[in-house]
Amino acid sequence: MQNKIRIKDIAERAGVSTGTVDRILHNRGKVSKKAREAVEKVLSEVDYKPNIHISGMSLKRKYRIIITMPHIFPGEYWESIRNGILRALEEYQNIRVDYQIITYNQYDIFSCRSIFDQIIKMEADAMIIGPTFAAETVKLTNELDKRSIPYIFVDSAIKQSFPLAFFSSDHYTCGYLMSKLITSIIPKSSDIGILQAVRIGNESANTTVLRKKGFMDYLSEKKLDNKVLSIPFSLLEPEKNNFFLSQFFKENKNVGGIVVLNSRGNIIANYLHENNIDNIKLVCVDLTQPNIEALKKDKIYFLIGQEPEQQGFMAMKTLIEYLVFRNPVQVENYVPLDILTKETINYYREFNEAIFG
Amino acid sequence: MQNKIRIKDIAERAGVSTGTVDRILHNRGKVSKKAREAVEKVLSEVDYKPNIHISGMSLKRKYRIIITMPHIFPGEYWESIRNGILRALEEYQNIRVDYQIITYNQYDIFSCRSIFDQIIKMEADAMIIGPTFAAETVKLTNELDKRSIPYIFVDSAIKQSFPLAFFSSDHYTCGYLMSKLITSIIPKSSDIGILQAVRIGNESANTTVLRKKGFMDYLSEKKLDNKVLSIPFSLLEPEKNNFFLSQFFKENKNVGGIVVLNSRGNIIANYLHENNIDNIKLVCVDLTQPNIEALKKDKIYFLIGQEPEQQGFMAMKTLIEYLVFRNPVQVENYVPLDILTKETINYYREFNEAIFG
DNA sequence: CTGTTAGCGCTTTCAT
DNA sequence: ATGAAAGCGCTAACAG
Repeated sequence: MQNKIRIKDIAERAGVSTGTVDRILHNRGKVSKKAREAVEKVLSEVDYKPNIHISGMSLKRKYRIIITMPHIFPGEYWESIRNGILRALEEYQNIRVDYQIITYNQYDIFSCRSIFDQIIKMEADAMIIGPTFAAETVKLTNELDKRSIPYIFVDSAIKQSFPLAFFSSDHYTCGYLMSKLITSIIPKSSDIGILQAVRIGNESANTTVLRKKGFMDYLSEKKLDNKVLSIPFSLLEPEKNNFFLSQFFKENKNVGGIVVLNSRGNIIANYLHENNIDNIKLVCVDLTQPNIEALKKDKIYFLIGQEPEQQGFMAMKTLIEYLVFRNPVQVENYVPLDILTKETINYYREFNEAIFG
Repeated sequence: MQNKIRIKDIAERAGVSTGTVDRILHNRGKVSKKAREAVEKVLSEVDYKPNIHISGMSLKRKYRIIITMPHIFPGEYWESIRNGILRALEEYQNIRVDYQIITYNQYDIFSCRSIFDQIIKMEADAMIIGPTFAAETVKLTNELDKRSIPYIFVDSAIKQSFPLAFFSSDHYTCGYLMSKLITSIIPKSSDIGILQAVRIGNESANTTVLRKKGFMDYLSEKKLDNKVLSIPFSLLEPEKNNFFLSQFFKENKNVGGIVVLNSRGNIIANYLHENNIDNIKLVCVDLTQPNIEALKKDKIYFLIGQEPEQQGFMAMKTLIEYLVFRNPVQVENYVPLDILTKETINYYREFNEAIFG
């Protein structure tokens, strides 16, 4: 409980004025070698922690931050990310930031391309990017690199980019975990169905590819010989899915569990429910409203969450602190993988935002 | 992105000075009915949110907060609670609070009694209490109630007290969940061992009693007829446990899983490991260092966390905001029940404190 | 290059 | 009872 050390204290000990200390702390303006050395000596002796809220209050400068991510739908994944971003903005209300959220169609590579082309032309001090398509994203970030505009990824990182940081879950481990969970709760000899979506432009999302690899690796590492069956499924023509599914279940009678590697687990859950199939366990990902409903009604057994709210919050918080203080930033940041069940979902943080926000 | 509304704005619109607005907002000092009505009218029209960091900066008053909880050991549950409390203090560094942490022996009712007797005599503006024994706690809180000193519980709430708020997990649901998990991963016909500690003064901890009830209720609700076997176990004479356990396993050959309702799961985990028993699955609670080690080494299958860090953080944060603003406070606050496995433990928030703190 | 000063939004003191 | 003004720690603008 020692006394907080202030800029004024440092100035006194170094025999300079507070203005000079501020200049040195933030590398702004000219300072004599002598003054710099005196202040740096003091700084090395004391543990000075600037108070960002007070800084913000007097900070005149405005930061322009552009945020781009897939279209936001109520109760879905990207809405949580956005909420987290907004919460950080709220918490750092003293810092003046102008932000703009620009979204694209994550199932349509052409939409992404055209939006990113627009963004490239805009002025910004920093960006937050929720990427989907690797090549389009790299094209954007190359330009940002050239212009020295820092950017942070949420949801997943793109390999060939050089972000200031990323906040995402470990998608490979997510798939690996789902494999462990499903095999823990179904009979040893059951088949497992898996489902993966296809996108316009014929490129799979980064994330589901990684999850699938994790899923398969677990099975082979544990020498489990459950048959894995791909379930035909279309996001673009959802009216066909009922037919696909009934076909699938007619042909495969030994399915004990299904793993859905994208966020649309509720579709399978509802199909099973409507057709009174209750001997198939479901492990799904993402706490979307429909998935949560399905979990509560016991149609999904385990639901994996990847803390999108936290991802958004941390991305914006990190960006603000970086912009204001230029502090070094940790690049790789994995959020927890949450395992939810019917019993625990009601206590989950997202519902307690009023409190835990 | 409308402009933030400040006290000065309210003052102008109500035709009074900022001082008067402040007096009304915080019920300090005398204000004429006329001024009060004018200001309250404006307040009802605008959404004014005071900035606690700026308030804190100018706030002269000091708050004395006393924190009492069981003794703190490195890597264990109560250390996390303390860390959360300290993190809140850090985040609200602008608010001047003098705090004192006073701990007792949670396995010894007499220790608790004597510490609480001391605390009763002390001056404080508020308290945070980590309770263990109901009667001793009620005696303390009765006195606090009499003196109008607000207090917040962490870890669990005591029924006959009237706290400002409590932050705990739902221990009943925790037991219920553990029951679901263990029965999901062991053969249908297996027996289940459970373990519960005894304390000096012959009173069980509130928490384990609730967990046990949840555990048993799940079995009967689901009409599961696994035999449940109590495992003899002593926290006071740990040297006897090896003998107790070997005796137990000699007599019970059909045990498929064990549930440990207190935080000492690692003891069973290590026993099983050392004796090369690998056909018994373990579900335990609390992310203590030893439990985490056991989880990582696959000796524990599911480990339940009750976010002690978050409990401590929220307790202190809530208390500070209440003391400064007298805002209404939500009394019942349940933290999430986290389900951790070997795969997810490395991404758990507690290890990322540098980032997620 | 550097010290001084005004001002951010809020609370508190001091006159009135 | 109330307005004016000082001051919290920090940054920015202004003299010199």
